Amino acid sequence: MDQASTWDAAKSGADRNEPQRYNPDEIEPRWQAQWDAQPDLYAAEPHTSGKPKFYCLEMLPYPSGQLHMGHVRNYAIGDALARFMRMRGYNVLHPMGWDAFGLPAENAAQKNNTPPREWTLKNIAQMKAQMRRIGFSYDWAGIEVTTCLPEYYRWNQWFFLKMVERGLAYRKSSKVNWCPQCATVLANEQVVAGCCWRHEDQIVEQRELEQWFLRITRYADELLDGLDEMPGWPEKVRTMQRNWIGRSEGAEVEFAVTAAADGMEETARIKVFTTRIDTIFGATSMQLAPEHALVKEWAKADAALSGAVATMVAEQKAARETGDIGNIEKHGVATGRTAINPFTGETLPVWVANYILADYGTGAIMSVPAHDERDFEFASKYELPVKRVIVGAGEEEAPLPYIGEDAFLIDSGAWTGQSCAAAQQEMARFAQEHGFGKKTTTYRLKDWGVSRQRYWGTPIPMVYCERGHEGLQPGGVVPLPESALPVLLPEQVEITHEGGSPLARVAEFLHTTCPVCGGPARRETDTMDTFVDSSWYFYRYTDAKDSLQPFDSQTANYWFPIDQYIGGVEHAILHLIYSRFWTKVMRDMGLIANSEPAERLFTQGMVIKDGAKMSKSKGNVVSPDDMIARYGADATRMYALFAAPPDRDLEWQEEGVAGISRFLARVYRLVGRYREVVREATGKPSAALELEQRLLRSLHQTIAKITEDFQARWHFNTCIAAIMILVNEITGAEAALDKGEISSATLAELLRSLALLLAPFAPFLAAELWQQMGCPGQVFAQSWPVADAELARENEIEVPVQVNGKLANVIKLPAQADEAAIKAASLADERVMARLVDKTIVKHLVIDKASGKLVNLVVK
RNA sequence: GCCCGGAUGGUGAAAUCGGCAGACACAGCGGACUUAAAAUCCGCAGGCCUUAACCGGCCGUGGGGGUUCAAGUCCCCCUCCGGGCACCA
Repeated sequence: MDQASTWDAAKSGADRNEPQRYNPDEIEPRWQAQWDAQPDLYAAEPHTSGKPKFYCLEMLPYPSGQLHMGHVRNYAIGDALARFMRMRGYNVLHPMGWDAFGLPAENAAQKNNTPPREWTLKNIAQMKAQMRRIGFSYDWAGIEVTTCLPEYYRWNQWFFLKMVERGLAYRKSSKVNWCPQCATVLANEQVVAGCCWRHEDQIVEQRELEQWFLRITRYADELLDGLDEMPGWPEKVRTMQRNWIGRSEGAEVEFAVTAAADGMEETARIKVFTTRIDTIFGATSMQLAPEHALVKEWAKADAALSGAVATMVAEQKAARETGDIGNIEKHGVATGRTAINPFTGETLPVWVANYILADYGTGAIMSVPAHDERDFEFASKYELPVKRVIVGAGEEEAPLPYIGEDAFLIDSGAWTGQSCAAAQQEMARFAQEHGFGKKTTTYRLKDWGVSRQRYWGTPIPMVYCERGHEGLQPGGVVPLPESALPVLLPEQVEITHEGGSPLARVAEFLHTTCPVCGGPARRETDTMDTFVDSSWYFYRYTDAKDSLQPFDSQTANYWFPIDQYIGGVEHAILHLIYSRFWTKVMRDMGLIANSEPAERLFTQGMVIKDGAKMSKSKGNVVSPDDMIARYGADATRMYALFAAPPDRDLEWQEEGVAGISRFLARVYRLVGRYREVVREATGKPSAALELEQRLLRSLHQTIAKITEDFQARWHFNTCIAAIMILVNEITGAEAALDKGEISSATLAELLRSLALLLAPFAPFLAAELWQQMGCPGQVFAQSWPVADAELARENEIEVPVQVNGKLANVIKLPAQADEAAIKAASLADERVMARLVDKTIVKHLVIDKASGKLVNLVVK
């Protein structure tokens, strides 16, 4: 018998004997129906409300049609927070939307002959139903964003035109990453270890194509420097972005190339990029990338060179594809040319080397083997000279290569004796004054290529004027006026994977007129990268129905920055760097006041099953639908919060969900037994009786603990454990409770508070209990309970007594006991005394901290 | 190679500022209820030694060293696991 049917049998069996049985299958859909009927249930209040605002955002999903456990965890965290903050009196914006453009819709269209739009909207409906079933508190009616609808993507087009105006969008021919399976280009960020991020076994090819780019590099410095002032973002994410931007400060220096070793006639110049211009007197050769323009030229007339270069190019390509560039053995070939070091006048042999990359810096370096490990390795192999020009203080004999920078120059002409740092500045200035170099900065970050040869994306609002007109060559590119927006995606499109843009085959779309001269024109048939959609969607949430502008600035300025953004760390560079870029552009356009989109970012851990990330290929996927069907939505989402703190990976164990479900059932029965008492209770809770005092103390300690863990630590697992402890205490006292050792008002206080404390984690059950107890209003609209320090205070404390750091006994004392009393009591304890026999007390420490008191007797 | 995380019972974990290690659960074991089972309730539960049993003792947070009256927590060294970056000049 499988587990599901065991469970079902159990339920039906229990139904007959136990009418009070917890039945999430009945409770949850009933409340869901009621909540669905109130479209503005979770609507934020206008910015004129006097409440402090709280923008709680979870990353929007791609509408695959199936919610997975990763989503459930992500959204359970966000929902608990949103519900908590509402109860704490904040005006909470908690939206959800759909990252609805993208390739899967086209693949599905091809496979099932369903139009992408239809397929996508059907998936959205399915996932939305799942989300409602779980009870996430999103404002669906007010602000849902669906990126594949023209009401949204027209603003992508609008932003694109604004970027064209500002010189931030431009077209250029370049080598691009091409995935044959996607039949489209990929941004650098979408290439992982030389392979497509969507097809891990597909090696990415390089193709030369005309592409649209967004000039993210203009913001490279700001994107990098801003990271230092983002304490609310995980250090890990900031580090990843720093690495990705890869700013490297150094200098460019030009070396004149001469035809032969002793010839002085300049035939070309080689520009190198170096971060260590201070080592230039130690340069003993030059190394060019095999794909360097000069090398290509020289190879034309040199069969031997040409052959060697071809080998190196192939080698680099292969290494790049397997991801272990960096491990290939260094080798090179001399070109027979020499270059002149502009600082020394020395001639240096020019080589081509396989460890030089064409697309970083200038694709050429000066080789300083004495002060660079790679150059040293290369020089050793080919017995090139090694010339020391840097020494650390007191390290004249330090082995080469010496790469320290806290050091001084030797044998470096006028710069001898200077520190590396000073020489770096002064030598760059010298080069600039003499016209053969300058200080410069390079970045690993490249401009963002946004063209995709796909159908299911935002059309790029540009046309090519066929005849040309004044100031424009035939075939030149013309931006459409804003009045022409939106450029609608045509509905009837044949989707194939034969390469090229599907839109190019739609005649009605392709052919148009030039907005300037009225002559015939062709539309741009590429569509935008879907990361454009997700770069600004969270602004649209603040004003999702606006048909005149992407959003209202005043409203956006009220809500932004996002107070808490929650999502997976897999978006640490892609989405999160593009959205930071977009925010800065919008700020410069005057649309918003903030420079960063989110004050705080939280990246939750993965959901793991049997030690591996859940995936179809591993066959270890647990479906949220199954969990909800067996244990209910409350148990499923609460388990996702209970099983581990949110930043850690979470191992999904179905027994754990069953455990939470049993706990909720226990709560349900507990409240069920006393709900009539609660309904009829009047007056204020009292702490007159000993049991009342004890239970109220537990309650207020629990409230304090949960409030603290929720706000300061985000340890939902310990919040839930605290609720369990409280419930255990109340049920443990039931015998006394039934004897009337507690007033009905106090019992009511306990059980009502319990429902409130459960509300962020198990909203269905909390709502049900609240109603059963006859409390007015919706449970999630109540104020979060406030801990009363007076009631929470213990009147008796337990003090551990250690002898030489080892626990001897725990003694009970009145809370007011002073140090002298504690000392006396600790010495009077029998177990302690037993350990003091024949010993001398050296120290008698009484530790008194907020967390508790402790005694340590140091004896000899 | 470099940079971040992490390692605590059979399992997930807790210990928040250096102060009782293992809260809360899961799985397990014992008991109550039941013709029986399920469900539910009560209890036990880090390891080792000692004991008929209690009582008691010792060890214990990946390994080794250190600081301290006191270390899972701080410092130094090392191992393993996860992630990111990587001939980036």
